Amino acid sequence: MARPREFEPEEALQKAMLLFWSKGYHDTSIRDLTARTGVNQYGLYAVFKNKLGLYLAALDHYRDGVTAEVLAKLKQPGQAAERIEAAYLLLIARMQTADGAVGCLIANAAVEVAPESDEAAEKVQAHMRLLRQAFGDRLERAKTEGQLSAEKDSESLGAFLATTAYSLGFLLRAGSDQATLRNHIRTALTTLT
Amino acid sequence: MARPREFEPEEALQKAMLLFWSKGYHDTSIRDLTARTGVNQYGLYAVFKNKLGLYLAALDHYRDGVTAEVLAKLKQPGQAAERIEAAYLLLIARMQTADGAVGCLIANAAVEVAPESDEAAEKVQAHMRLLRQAFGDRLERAKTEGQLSAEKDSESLGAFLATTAYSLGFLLRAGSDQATLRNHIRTALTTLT
DNA sequence: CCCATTTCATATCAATCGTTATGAAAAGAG
DNA sequence: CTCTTTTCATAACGATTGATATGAAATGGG
Repeated sequence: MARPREFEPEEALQKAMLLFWSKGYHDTSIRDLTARTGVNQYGLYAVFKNKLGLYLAALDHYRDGVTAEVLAKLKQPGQAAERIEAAYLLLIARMQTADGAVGCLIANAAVEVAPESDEAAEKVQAHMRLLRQAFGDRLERAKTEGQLSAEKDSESLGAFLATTAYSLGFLLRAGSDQATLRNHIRTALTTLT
Repeated sequence: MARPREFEPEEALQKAMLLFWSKGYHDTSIRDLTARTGVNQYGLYAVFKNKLGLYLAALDHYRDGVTAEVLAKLKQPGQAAERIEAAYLLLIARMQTADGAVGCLIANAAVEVAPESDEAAEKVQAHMRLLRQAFGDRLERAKTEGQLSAEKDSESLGAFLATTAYSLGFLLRAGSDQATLRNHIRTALTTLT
């Protein structure tokens, strides 16, 4: 009983996320977003309310896509250290898009947007909790499987490994080469032994 | 033989740096900068050429101030691990200004500005080299003083410790508490043993 | 087939952006 | 004192920003 929408919100969100991911929040304009998504301004505002709303939705979309995939890799069976390394390597692959070495969208948001938006800050905090929990759980499991010393504090080590994930995003966006990234992963993993 | 300047470029640069540090590059306008520095637009443009020029000068000023002080602390005599920790703690103190937990200006620049400015990217890279070298040198010295196993790769460990400094900046800007920062330092230092 | 409703494609809005131009003010040189 | 030069304090510039308004186009219900 009304004109149908000509775009898929999920597709538009994916494309918008890629643009925010690459250029950041402030340097991405609404017109940039309409050009990239192919969606007119009316459509974007109708679905996502405003620019910040679209950005916040992109943060959620990142968590549900990239982060979920990486954490799934983390949870696969096997040696904990190997799975953690595999998760890091997958993350590195995902942080290089068609737009270049864009890093971690959440880490970028923490630097650029969180200080001025409580909602963005909360999403960053939630993402950090998610990663801390996931790495911490993985280490707890490693303990029960006899892969990690019972004397290790899996919570604090989990927090360290979570931060390491964001560090990889920073290194990548800062233009580091693969050898530097590999070295950082290797060194970080020595904290488990 | 002409009207004298009514402001001190160094003072203005310091104030401008603090504002860029807190709000980032894009969200800081020329008018914000004139208000904060007390310098009229003509003066800023005359000395720093344009907004990007002022920002790049702020990056240098950060290196010559904050970074130099932290690396001086790193080079003080004593146990390497203790000096590194002291340097990290000093860095954390410096990354909390009157404007809040602003993190590391260079890390912020890497995320927000480096992808769109070759000059900013080069300054970020140079800063990363500076930190890598400083930590690497400190570890080499620790080896000669018998504080670090000769089997350790001080270059790769130095790179890791340098990245850890930027990680602290990220954690701080992302709103982490002091306990999280201390934990990250403590865990990172276990890579030396 | 027509009407109510929603989206589409633009046009437009005031505000702000980085940058530059303008004229008064302030200094030393002659 | 006058002239030249540079800075100061603003005004102004065109461009772009996020957001909204406008009318045509497209659907399903009656």
